[in-house]
Amino acid sequence: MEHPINPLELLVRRLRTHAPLSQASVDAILALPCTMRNLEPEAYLVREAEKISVCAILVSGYAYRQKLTSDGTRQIVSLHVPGEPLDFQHLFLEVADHNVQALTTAQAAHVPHEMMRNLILCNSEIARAAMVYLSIEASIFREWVVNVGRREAKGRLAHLLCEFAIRLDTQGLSGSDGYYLPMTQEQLGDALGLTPVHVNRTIRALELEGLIKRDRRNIAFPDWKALAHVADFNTRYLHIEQH
Amino acid sequence: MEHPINPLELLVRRLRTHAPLSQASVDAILALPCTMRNLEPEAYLVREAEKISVCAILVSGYAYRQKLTSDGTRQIVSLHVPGEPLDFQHLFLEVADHNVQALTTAQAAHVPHEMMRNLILCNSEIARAAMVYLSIEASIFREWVVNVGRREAKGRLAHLLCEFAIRLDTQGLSGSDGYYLPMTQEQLGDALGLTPVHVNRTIRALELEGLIKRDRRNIAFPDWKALAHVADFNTRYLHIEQH
DNA sequence: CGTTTAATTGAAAGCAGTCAAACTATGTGG
DNA sequence: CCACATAGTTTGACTGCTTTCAATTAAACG
Repeated sequence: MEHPINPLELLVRRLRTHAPLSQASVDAILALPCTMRNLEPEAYLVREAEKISVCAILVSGYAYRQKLTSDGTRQIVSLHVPGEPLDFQHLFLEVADHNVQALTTAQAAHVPHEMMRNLILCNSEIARAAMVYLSIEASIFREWVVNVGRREAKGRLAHLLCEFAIRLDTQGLSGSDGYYLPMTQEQLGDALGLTPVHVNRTIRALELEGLIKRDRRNIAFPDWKALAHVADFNTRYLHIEQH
Repeated sequence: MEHPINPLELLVRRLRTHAPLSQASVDAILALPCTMRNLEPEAYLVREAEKISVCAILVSGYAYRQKLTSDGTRQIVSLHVPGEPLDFQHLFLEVADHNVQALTTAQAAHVPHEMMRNLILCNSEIARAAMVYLSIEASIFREWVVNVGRREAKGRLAHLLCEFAIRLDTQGLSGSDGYYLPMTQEQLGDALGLTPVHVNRTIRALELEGLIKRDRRNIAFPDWKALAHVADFNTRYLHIEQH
C-alpha cells in the first residue's frame, strides 16, 4: 500500500486537514477517474479566457496563478505546493479569469471537471470540504492584497517566505532548517509587485540583517521570530487549525 | 407584494444572476429566519479573530472588508454593494481572518450562521450558487492583487472606479451618468495602497485629462472607453455572464 | 569550455510618501 | 443668520523607496 499511491490520496489528505471526511466520502474521491500529466516549468495548466474541462491536483512540484496586464507586466497571485487542488477556483465558473502555470517540473492529476463538480454537489461532506478550501484560498488572496498594498519591500518578501514555510509544513514537506525556494528573483518580483533588481537588494538586506541564510535558492531561517516580526506575519489567515 | 419585500429577496436575486435556482430553492432561502440591523458608518459587522455567529446580507448602503497591519495601516480588500452576502467568506471557517465594516449608514439582514450553512449543504442547487459566488469573490480578490501590485496610481484608481460602476450596474443601481462614490479619499487610499494625498492628486489628474467629472463625491464618466483603457479594465474577472 | 540564464551592483530618475498648512464643506449652537 | 468646530479636500516643498538602465559577475547547462 506504500507505493505507488493513488494521486487522489494527496487530495484527500489535504481536504482532511480542513474538514472531516467519512470513509465513504474518501472512497468516492478515490474512485474518480484521473490521469497523470507531466509538466515542464512554465507549462500552462489553465489559460485565462479559456473554458475549463479538467480539474488538476498538483502531485509533485510547484505551481502558481498569474495574471497579465495590458502593458505586459505579470502579477503572480498565489503559489501552490504538492497536494493542492489547482482548479477549485474555476470549478463553478465558465471561463478562466487567470492563468495557472507550473513553477518547476511537476506532475498533476487530472480529473474531468464535470465529475469533480458532480461529486461535490452530490456529497455534502465533500462540498463542505471544498468550500472550506475555497474559503481559505480566498483568505490567502486577501492577505496578498494587504501584502502588496501595505507592506514595504522587506516586509513583503519576508511575508512570502514565511507563508511558503508554513504552507510546506502543512503538507508535511518542511525540511529541518529551511527549504528550497524554486523561484527566480524575477518570479519573486512578480509575486511581490517589485522589480527583480529590487528583490535582489531586498533579499540581501534580509540576509545582512541575519533574518535569513542563503545558499543558492535554499533558504534557512536562523531567527524565525524576528523574520515573522518584520513580515508582520500571523498564521490566522491560513486557517490551519480548522479541523 | 411591492413593499416591504423580504430582504432575502435581494440575496435570491443576487444568486440568480450567477446560477439557476428553482422555486423550491428560492422558497427555502426566503424561509430563513432573519433580523434586520441598522448600521452607522464604520460599524463593524465582523471582527478579525472572532468567531462568527451570523451571516449578514447587505440590504442598503455600502460595506467593505479590511485588514490592519501591525504598524497601524489599513488595507481595504473589497467593496460591497446592496444585495451582496457579506459572510459567505466566513461561512465555513471558524475564526474571522479580516474585518467587515459599513462604509455608509446601512442595513443588513442577519441570518443565523448555522442555518445558512445547513441550507447550503442540504440543497445542492443553493450550494452551487454559493460556490459560484465564493469563486467570483475570489476572482475579484485576485484582480485586486494585480491592481495594487502592478498598476500605477492612475490606473489603480481608474480600475476601482470602473469596477464599482459595473458592480452597481449588476445590482441595477447604476445612475444614468455616473454614481455617488461614498468614500473619503483616505478610504480610497486604503483600498488602493496609496496615501490620501496621492489619491487626491491622482483624482485630479484623471479629472484634468477628462476621464472623469466630479461634483463632490459624485463621479461621472464622460469617456468611459478611455477610462477603461487607462484602468486596463476587462470585465471578465467579474463573471457577469455566468448565467 | 562556451553559452545561456540568473544574480549582483552602481548610478540616475521618478513615482509616491511625508510633513505641514490652507482651504472648503458641513453641521451645531447661540 | 452668523460664529465656530469638525471633517475632508487641496496644495507645496521635500524626502525616499523603488524603478530604470546598463554593466558585471556567477551559476547552470550541454
